[in-house]
Amino acid sequence: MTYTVQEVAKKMGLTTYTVRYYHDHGLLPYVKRDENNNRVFDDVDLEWVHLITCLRQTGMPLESIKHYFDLVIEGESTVPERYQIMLAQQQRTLDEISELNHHLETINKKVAHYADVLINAKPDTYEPSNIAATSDSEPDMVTKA
Amino acid sequence: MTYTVQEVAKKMGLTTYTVRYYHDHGLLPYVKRDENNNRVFDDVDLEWVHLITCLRQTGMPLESIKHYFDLVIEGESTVPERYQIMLAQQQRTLDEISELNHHLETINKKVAHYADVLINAKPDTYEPSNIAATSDSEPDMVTKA
DNA sequence: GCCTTGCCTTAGAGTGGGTATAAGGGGTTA
DNA sequence: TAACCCCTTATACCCACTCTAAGGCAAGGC
Repeated sequence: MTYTVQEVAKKMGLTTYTVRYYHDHGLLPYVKRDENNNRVFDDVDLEWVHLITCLRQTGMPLESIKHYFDLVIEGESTVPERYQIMLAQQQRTLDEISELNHHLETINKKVAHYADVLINAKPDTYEPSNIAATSDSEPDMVTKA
Repeated sequence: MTYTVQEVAKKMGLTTYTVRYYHDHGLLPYVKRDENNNRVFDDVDLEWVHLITCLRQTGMPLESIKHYFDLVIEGESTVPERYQIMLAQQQRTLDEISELNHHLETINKKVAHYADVLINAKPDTYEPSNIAATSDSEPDMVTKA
């Protein structure tokens, strides 16, 4: 099974620009060309694209992904370095998730606060007393002198 | 309590470049200047920086953050729109976390695979039989003709 | 036979969000 | 009076896309 740039992009949730960008930057070393010089991808190429997506979205720069791919191509002897790279990536991802969970709490509070303001506001449509009642410690309630 | 650019940067885990960048782009509308034209931040400004960081790291573009801040400044009447913005941001963050967890699984498998290769390789230091034994379906084991 | 459509190509410019450098000013310490 | 450190503005650079321009090739319709 082979695919065009466009099919790969659609399948992997990327733009055609991005797929070509990866190829042009040496991250898809096995992609072939047809008689019209069009890129021809197969299922293995798709797996590489998937791995790029995974590593990119967990914060690895393209240059590091390229380095890792070079190690994979180099063969078995590079497994120790590849192991260290993946361990680091695992930790980075765990950190990122925990940070996002922390930020999510902040956002949850905002949502709850606004929901509260909206419910309390409904009967009286922004009475001064209600405005005063909502002036808690939320940053957006502090409208500075 | 007031702070210099540098103190704010350190306190919030940003660079001075970034703090000035935010200020220059109108995201810190209340920051003052001293007699030498130096930026002077107070605790409320710090809360704004914190909120920028939270929204940025959960994927909101600076322009949208600015829009949200404009709504906050505009006052109580904008609460419905602010509520919608925060709801969207909440959902985006939940999606992002779930995606990261998915990617984490892929990375976990890599780590487990490499750990396995390393443990099996140790007694015999890359014997051909062990190399063959590890040729499972991992993408990086498919080294194409 | 040619024209539209629709995909592909390359080269190069633009964007977002920083990150850094250059060139210079102000104020404290020694 | 010089060293040091922080500040300023303006400008350039970086990554990872993202898009535009200009054009090639092939299939289908008139």
